[in-house]
Amino acid sequence: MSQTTVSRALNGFPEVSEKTRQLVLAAAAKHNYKPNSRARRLATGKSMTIGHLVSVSKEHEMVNPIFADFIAGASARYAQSGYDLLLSLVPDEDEFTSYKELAARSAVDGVVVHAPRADEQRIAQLNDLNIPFVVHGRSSNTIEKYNWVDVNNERSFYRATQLLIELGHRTIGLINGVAEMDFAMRREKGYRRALKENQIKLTDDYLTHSEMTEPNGYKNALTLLDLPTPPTALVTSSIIMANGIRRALDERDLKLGRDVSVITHDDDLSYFRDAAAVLVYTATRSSVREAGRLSADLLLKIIADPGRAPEGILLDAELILGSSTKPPRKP
Amino acid sequence: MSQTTVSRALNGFPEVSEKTRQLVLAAAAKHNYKPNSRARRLATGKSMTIGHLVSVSKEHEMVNPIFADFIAGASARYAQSGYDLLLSLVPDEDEFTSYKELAARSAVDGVVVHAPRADEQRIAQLNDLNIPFVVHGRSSNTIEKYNWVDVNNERSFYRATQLLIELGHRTIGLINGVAEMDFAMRREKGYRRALKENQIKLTDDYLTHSEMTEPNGYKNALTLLDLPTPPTALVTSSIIMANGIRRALDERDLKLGRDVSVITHDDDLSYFRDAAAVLVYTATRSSVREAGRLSADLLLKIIADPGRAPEGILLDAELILGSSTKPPRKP
DNA sequence: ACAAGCCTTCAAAGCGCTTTGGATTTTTTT
DNA sequence: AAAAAAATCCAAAGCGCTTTGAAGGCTTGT
Repeated sequence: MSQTTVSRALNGFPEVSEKTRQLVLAAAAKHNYKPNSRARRLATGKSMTIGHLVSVSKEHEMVNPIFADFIAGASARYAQSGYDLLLSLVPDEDEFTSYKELAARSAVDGVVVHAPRADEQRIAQLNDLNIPFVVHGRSSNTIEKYNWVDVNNERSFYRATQLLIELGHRTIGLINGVAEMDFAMRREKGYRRALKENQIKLTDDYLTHSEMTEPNGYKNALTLLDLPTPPTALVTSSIIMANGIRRALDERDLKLGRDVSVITHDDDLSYFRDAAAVLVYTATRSSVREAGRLSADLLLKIIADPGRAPEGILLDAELILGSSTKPPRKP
Repeated sequence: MSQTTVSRALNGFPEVSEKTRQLVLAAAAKHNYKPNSRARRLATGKSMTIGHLVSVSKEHEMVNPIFADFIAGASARYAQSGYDLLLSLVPDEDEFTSYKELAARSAVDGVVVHAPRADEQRIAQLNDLNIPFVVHGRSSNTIEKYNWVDVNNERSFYRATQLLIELGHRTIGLINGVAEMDFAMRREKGYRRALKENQIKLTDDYLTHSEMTEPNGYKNALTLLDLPTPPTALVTSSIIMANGIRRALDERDLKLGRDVSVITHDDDLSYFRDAAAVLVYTATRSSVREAGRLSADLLLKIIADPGRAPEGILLDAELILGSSTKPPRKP
């Protein structure tokens, strides 16, 4: 049987009879034959690979823990369509070089941009390189159109803050992610808007920015609790920081909920999944795994149809009530 | 200038004069030329890709959070040698199929095996497939030789338990990972050995196995604390569980260290890095990122020299003292 | 039974590199 | 200055597929 026939049978072309196709498939299965990826990719001119470049902050060697779950979601989608996932953790200063290199050696058919800053260079760069991409998040100061999947950060933090205010809190702290990050900026915006609408004036002392680690949650919580007028409630950007906050409260003999209310953003990480009957944390929840799935899906669509107009997918985080929010304690 | 010369200049062959090489390199840099990966891989017969197959437990969709840091370490090493990292999160029941498929289409030059069980099928399977691999961890019930990088789990949990006993604890619980996992088994062994050597008899009620999530740490700690004779100390396999344990203690109005001592294994995850002057947790610490680096290094060596005898690299976790361990409270 | 037409199969070219073996140029030796 | 040796360069083959264009086999209509 000729190479052509086999190739056609395997790739589902109509020029081959059903009988022959079955024969070929049976033989392939029997010998565990799969077309060699390398040869196939050269012949088709496609890489069948999506690149995920995750930047690692050089100084702290910090890997954003949400990326594991995000990629789990994306990976599932790629597998469906026969794409491989190329992962590269690059020191943040090498980001652009890495993208350029991937493009030059044409190693990927598209990439996902993680953790965009409010001022994000990569979007313009990728547009220049003419390589399909989806941003997980958005970039406020970018005018060009691009594809993205993001949570409604501003709104959910507005609602979270609003909820605390409705409970009676007037001194509310925000323990946020790194200031340059777009999501952190938007969340701060939502927080400020809620305060403003309720005529609550707070100095920037009630606001911290840092990488979202447990120790930082702890440290920043302590800083806020040590203010002359300590906050009675905290909003935070990550459940991992929330854990640090809880530790700080514990150390101060303060009880979560009773003494200090906390609302956290909850990415629904698989190893922190809050599935108790009564949730531990009141939270703005949005599954980052789902975001991964959607990003992958969008990217594959773009690759299949390059003419497609850029699209943004906005996910709304749900505000779910747990036991970490209560009216402030009467003094 | 001929294709041959360019190729040789770029790949550092000696048949080309230094002058020509510089010329070629300059031109390549100028036009941002990089040999097309696809073509190069077909021509050389190498994939220049390492596969990491991370299994995701179907029921809980759980992604082991340590894998992000492990991969960060490995990725850095691959980048040095021009290898790509192919990541695939596969439902655990599809593990073997996935390996077979990778081998059949010859998509990778080697793989890293994550989270081996005490009874691990994949080792024999990969040996059959004749695909170079390194196991992160070991498999106790496997006789064949293979390459691995592991922490001395038995010894470090022996030491941890020993330390608690020396402090005066006699009722010590173990909050462990999933029972089938090799590391969990070894840790249990170390724990049991320490108890036995000190003539301490405890029922299996003081032992829990589960996926290492924060909620599980919480739940299992409560279970142990509710025993007729609750433990005065706990050993646990993950800092994420330790956080759950802390929450359980908090809920019972018990103070970490003072009321209940805790020793945790600490993978030195970047987002939980305990770098306080006085550590929060007394811990058996071993950087999983370093393990990633070493695994990658070993794998590349195997690929470069297939005749190599299998090697095992055993890392010793350090036992570092924090404030979570104290002598038991006098009743 | 023969031609027309369709379905099925095939041989060969090409994907963009590396690598082989030979040709050409430069350098060294006599 | 000619011959030998060494250093460079080049044309062409090949990596294992997909894809094109042409040939072959089978069915149908007359």
